Amino acid sequence: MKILIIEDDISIRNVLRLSLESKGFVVDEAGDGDTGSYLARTNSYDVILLDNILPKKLGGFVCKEIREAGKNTPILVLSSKQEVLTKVQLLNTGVDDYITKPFSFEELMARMRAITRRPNVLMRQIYTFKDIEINIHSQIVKRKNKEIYLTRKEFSLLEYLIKNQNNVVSRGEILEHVWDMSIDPFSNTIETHIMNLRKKLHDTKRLLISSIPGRGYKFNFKQ
Amino acid sequence: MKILIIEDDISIRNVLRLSLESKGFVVDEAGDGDTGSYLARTNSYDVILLDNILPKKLGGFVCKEIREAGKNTPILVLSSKQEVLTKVQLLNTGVDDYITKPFSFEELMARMRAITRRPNVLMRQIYTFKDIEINIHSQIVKRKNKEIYLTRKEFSLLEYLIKNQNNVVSRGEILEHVWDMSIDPFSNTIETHIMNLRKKLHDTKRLLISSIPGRGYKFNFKQ
DNA sequence: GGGTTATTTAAAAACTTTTTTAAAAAAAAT
DNA sequence: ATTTTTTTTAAAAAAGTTTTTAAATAACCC
Repeated sequence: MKILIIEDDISIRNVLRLSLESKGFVVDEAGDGDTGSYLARTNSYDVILLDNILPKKLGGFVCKEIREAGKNTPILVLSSKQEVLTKVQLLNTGVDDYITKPFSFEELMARMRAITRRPNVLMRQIYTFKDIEINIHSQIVKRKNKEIYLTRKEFSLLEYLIKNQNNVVSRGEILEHVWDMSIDPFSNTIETHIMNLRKKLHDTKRLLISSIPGRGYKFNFKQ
Repeated sequence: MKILIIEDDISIRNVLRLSLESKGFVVDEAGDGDTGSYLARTNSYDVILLDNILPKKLGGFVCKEIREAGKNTPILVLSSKQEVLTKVQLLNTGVDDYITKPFSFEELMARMRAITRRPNVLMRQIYTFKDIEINIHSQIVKRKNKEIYLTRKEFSLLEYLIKNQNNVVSRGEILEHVWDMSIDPFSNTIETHIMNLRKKLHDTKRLLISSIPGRGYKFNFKQ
């Protein structure tokens, strides 16, 4: 899951990034409305956290631009207490929900969970394949009921593969969703992580993660 | 499906080629407007991706040349943020759509899908012939409901034959559509691939792919 | 903050699969 | 019957993937 934070206060941004990354999210940041709007329109995020008072462009306007570009990424507005935002105003700009600052991290997670829980998306939280169990929410992977420790990148990668189960995902798509924008597109870090994942999941025969030469990788999930 | 990329930045070209090829496209490249215009006028592409700021010839002019040569290949312009391109300006040069750099691969694919989705072209995505099922989009071929693995070249070749079903396609036409411009025109690689395809599809009697001596091959699709 | 440990990325070598080439055998055309 | 074209097989070359190792970066702990 990849999040974009559009927020001018660097310390809020840092706190958010830290907390979100510890929950296994991949985070991109923008310090002003222009950059934020631009990143939102040119990347695929799962959620956008949008401060309402921003330099260069106001949150409401950023939101409008994103929607006009045809992106329907869920947007959660972070508004300060003083601003009186009516639900009507919000709905008009295409925002999905808002949360008043200051808020607890648990509160934020709950709101994020709520706006990403859409009927069309398969949001299963626990997958079992043979003796392997993967819990997306708690980020715990078990094999023969024994916990397997995965690093953040390993988990993000596995999560992305699972969300596209039985479909081939190309290296480009993986990079766009699991890595942030600073990654070199010709790096072989994906391969290294795939290999570590297969090792940790004891997937020597590639039954779980198979390579499709020239196309990418595929997570095989049957029942 | 064959794509021409006209773009001077070699790293953008490389990234695009990589991503497109992993989705089963055949890619030709040009680093300047002159070469690009020439290739576009002398070959058959399904889509042309055209950078607007180019050495030797500007994108708009390249586009005009292609249209004047009688080619109506869909053209998607890759423009940078700074350039203020009005839709009117674009329409006047014969461009089909434009996308602002940088863009996500999903975005590009969506635009490409949009401009190639023309009513006259039979754009069926799933074909079934007896016990064989071919899904163009997911690039999966099944026989008796069991997946048959085809390599990229095998799939491209099959796709081209299917798109010209019940018509004879010559070796030259196949080379032009399924191979990129670096292929040796006297190579017999087509024959090898046809043979591998027939083997994988269990087409021993050539009911599916028949040879028309002196003319080429024909994919027989009834019902 | 500095040192330690863990994670991620990069580079290169080993290995696998795909694609192309070449050449002989079989089939079709003149 | 001979020439041309197509099919088949095998092997070389190219492309792509895996694995190992090392370096860089980030996270952790005192």
